[in-house]
Amino acid sequence: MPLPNPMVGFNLPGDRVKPMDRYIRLLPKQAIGPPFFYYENVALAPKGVWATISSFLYDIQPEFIDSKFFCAAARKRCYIHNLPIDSRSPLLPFAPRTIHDAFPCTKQWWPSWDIRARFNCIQTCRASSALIEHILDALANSEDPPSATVQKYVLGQCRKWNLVWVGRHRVAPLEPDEIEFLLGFPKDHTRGINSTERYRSLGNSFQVHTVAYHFSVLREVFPNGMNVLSLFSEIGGAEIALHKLGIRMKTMVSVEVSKVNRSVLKTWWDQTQTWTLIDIADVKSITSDWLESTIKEIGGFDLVIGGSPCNNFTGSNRYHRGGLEGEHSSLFYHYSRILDCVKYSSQSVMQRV
DNA sequence: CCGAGGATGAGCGTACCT
DNA sequence: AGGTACGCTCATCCTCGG
Repeated sequence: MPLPNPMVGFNLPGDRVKPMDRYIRLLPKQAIGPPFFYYENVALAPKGVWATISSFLYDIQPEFIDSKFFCAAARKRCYIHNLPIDSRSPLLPFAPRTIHDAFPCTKQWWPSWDIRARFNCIQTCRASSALIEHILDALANSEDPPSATVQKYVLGQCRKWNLVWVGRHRVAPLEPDEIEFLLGFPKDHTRGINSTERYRSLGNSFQVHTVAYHFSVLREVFPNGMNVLSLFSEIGGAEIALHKLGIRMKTMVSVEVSKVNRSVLKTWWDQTQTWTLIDIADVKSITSDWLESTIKEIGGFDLVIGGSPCNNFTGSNRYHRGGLEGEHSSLFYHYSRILDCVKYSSQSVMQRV
């Protein structure tokens, strides 16, 4: 499956298309909802992974898109979904698209030889203080501007760890609240959990503006709100995207293993939402019986969201890059199973009506 | 003081892209 | 040829209850 370059997805905000030329994609018949669904994972998975995932999701053409078109950090992801794509609208206001716009205070310290305009992908680990000190030493012991060798070393580390300039000859890792900002989360969304967990949860999450752009078409389909099944919810990137779009979530069933992440989502939910949040820990515990009875009770799910674990896909994993059969990434099959189940139940409900 | 359990930090290759 | 990647492991440090 070839990766598009540039990785712009089916379309971007501001693409000028004449109504006649609008890209109306043809979905395979069996892919058409209800329910709508939205699956996400890293774009640069091992070869063959996306072809397989697509084959489990009704052979829909995947949408590869880099969030650098929506914020100041790269985030190459692939989305397989059955949402309409011809009347998308971006979340406003736009997020800053360059480092300087996102963090203007760093401009005064930014050396001209650090040519980065955007951050690389936000990951789950942060640079250690020892590395920061080492960079500080390297800069302090060199001329101004530093030699080409020092520049290359420092710039390399800045790229690798997404460092910013916070003083004369001084770099620092992004703070958790700065990452929240880049990814489109409310300020202090993850506050209250320990720092390592904050970095991990944020590094694993959606970029809100990107997801919101895709979800924007749902606003007019469900003016009275929707019932959502959110698998692998993490800290609620998708939920926040829907909320920012002004889409009401009636029943939200959120499935997330991490207790810490569930608490973050619950806290946000209680502060912003009025309807029901049902939180469940394990996707494996979701049975077809439970789904059927829940669907009867609430009248069906309108949207099934899921970004299943990527850790056996990503190149950052030096130990267990086992692809779809990896211990965690194989949970994708539960997304597929649950989606099939929701789809089947929805259709049988419709037939009875 | 002592030990268990959580938090932190340093070091760790490769596949696949341009 | 160069650059990037929603990470993992293990040793060590820290914290807290007893």
